[in-house]
Amino acid sequence: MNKIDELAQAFTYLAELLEIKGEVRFKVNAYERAAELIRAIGDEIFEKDNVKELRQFPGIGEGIAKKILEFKETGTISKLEELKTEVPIALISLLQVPNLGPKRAKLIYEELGVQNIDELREAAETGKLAELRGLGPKAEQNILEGIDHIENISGRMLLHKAYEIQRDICSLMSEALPGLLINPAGSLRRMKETIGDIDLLVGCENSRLVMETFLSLPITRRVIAKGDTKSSIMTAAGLQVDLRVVKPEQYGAALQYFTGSQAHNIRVREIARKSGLKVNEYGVFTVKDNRCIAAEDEAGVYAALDMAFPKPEMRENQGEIEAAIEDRLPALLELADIKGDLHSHSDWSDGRDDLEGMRAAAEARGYRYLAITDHAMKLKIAGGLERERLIEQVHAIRELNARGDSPVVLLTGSELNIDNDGDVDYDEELLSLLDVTIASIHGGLRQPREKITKRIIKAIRNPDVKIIGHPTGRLIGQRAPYDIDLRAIMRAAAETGTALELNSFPDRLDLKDENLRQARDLGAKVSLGTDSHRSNQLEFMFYGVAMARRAWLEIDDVLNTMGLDGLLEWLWAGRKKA
DNA sequence: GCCGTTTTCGGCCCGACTGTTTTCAGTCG
Repeated sequence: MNKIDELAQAFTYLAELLEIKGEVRFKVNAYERAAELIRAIGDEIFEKDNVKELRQFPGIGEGIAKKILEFKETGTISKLEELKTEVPIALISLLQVPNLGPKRAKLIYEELGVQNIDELREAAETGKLAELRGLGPKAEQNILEGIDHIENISGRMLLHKAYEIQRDICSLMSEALPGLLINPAGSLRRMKETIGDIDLLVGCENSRLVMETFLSLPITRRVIAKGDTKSSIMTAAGLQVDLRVVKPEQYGAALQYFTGSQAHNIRVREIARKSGLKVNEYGVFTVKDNRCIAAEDEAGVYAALDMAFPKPEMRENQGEIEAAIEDRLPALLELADIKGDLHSHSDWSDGRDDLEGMRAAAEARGYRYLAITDHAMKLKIAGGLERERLIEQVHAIRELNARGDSPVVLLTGSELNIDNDGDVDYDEELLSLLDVTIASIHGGLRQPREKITKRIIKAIRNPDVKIIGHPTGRLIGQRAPYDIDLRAIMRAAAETGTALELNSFPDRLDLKDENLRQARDLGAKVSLGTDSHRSNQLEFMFYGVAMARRAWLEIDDVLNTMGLDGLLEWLWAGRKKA
C-alpha cells in the first residue's frame, strides 16, 4: 500500500473507531470526509508542508491538517494509536458485515467479547446474539447471512459486468411492462469503475405491479427487503439489486436523490437548506409551507437551487457543486467525439481478428481511423512481431488503405516494451515506419519505485515514443499498480508532449479517473485506446469515455478527438518519418 | 472536526425498511 492509501486509511480507522466508541456523528463524518478527500487529492497532499496550505482544501481544518503533517513526519497519528488501546482495531472488521453497524458491534464486543468475524459467527450460531437487548432471532439470522455474503462474494463487480446485468434486468422489466420508465441510478449511473450493488429507479403509478414483476424475475434468488416503494433482491451471482418506485411526476427528483454520491447529495441538501428549501426523493420543497417547486425534471431540481446541471459522472463532491453554482461546468467528452481507437491488436500478434475484421468493426463504430498496435518483438509470449514481420505488416496496412474501400484509415503502430534500461524494442529506422508508438511496461513490475519511474521517464523522453500504455499497470481487483512516482511521470509527459493512455479495457481502466484529472491539471494529453484483442472489444471505448467524463476531461484534453490530419501531425511532431 | 453575507458558537441531509419496540433505534444508501 502506498503512502496516500495508508494516510487515507488511518483517517478511515479514526472515523470507524470513534464511531464504535460512540463519538458524535459529526466528528466521525469529518474524518470520513478527510479520508475521501485525501484519496481524491492523491500525492499532492504530501507536497504541502504547513497547516495553512493544507487548510486550503475544503474539509481540512486545523485538527486534520496537523494530523496529516504528523503522519508525514512520523508515519503515524498518535490519536489513532491512542484510540487503538481503547477499542480493538479488529472490531473494524465487524463493520463490513451487512446488517451490523457500529452500535451493535460495540454492544456485541462489550457483552460477548466478540472481536472478529469468526467469533461473531460462533456467537450467532450458538444463539448468543439473539439474547442481547435490541436484537432478536431475526437480527441474528440477518447477521449470519451478512457473514455468508462477505465470505462468498469477492467484493465489488467490474463496471462493465454490472452495466450488462443492469441492461438485462431493465429489458426484462420492459418486456413484462411495456413502456416502463426505468433507469440505473447510484454508482452505476455515475459509472464508477467497480459497483457494489445495482440501483434501479422506476417511475410508475402502479408500484405494486412493478414490485411483483421485479421480485419474480428469474434472476432473484432471495428477497432481502420488500416494501411499497423499495425492494431489494440478491441474485444467484451474489449481486444485490435495489429497486425504487416513485410517481412519474417525481422521477427527476428521485433520479437526483438516488444517483448520489452521498457526499454530493449532502452538499446539495445543505445548499438547499441555506435557501430555505428541502430536497428529498419527491422534490424540492419550501421549508416554510412545504410547497413543491421542482420534481419531474432532474435538471429542474438543480435549477431550483440556482445550479447548472452536473452530469452524473461528476457527482462525487469534487468541486462540481461549486462549478455548478458558478455555471462553469466543463463540456464533458462524449463518445461521439472519439474519432478512432489508438490501441488495438490483430491476429498478427495475440489478437483474434485480422486487419480487415478490425477495420470493419471500426467502420461500424463510425471511426475515421484505427491504430493497429500489435506487440513488439521482445514480448514473445504475446507473439511480438520480429523486424521483418513488422515491415510486412506495415506494407499490408498500406495496401489495405490504398484500396480506398473504407472510410477508416488504419494507422501503423506498435505496443513497444519498455525494457529494464528504459529502452524500446526497435531501432529508429524501424520506428520511422510507425504512426502510433505506444510504450508499455510488461516486465519488472515489482521493481523499486525509483527504478520503474526512471524507466518510464526515459521512454517518455524518447522522441519516438508518443504514448505511454496502461501507465500504472493495475488490474482492478487483481493487481496493484506499479510503485511509481506518477506525478513526476505526468510532469515529464506534459513537458515532452507525450500522451498518457487511458486504457479502456474493462479490468484496466488505466489511468483511473483521479489520475486522469491530475494528468490534465499537470498539462499531459490523454490517449484513449481499448487494447482490443477482438473486433467486438472496440466497444470498450464506452467505458474509457465514462472514466474520462468522471475526470472532467473535455475534447481538447484527448488525443483521439482530433481529425486524421491533425492527429498525424501530432504523432509525427519531432520524429523522423521514413 | 469543520465552517460562516443570517453565526468564531452552534449548527451540521434525508427517508425507507426491519425488527424489536409499545413509540423507536439501528442500518443502509
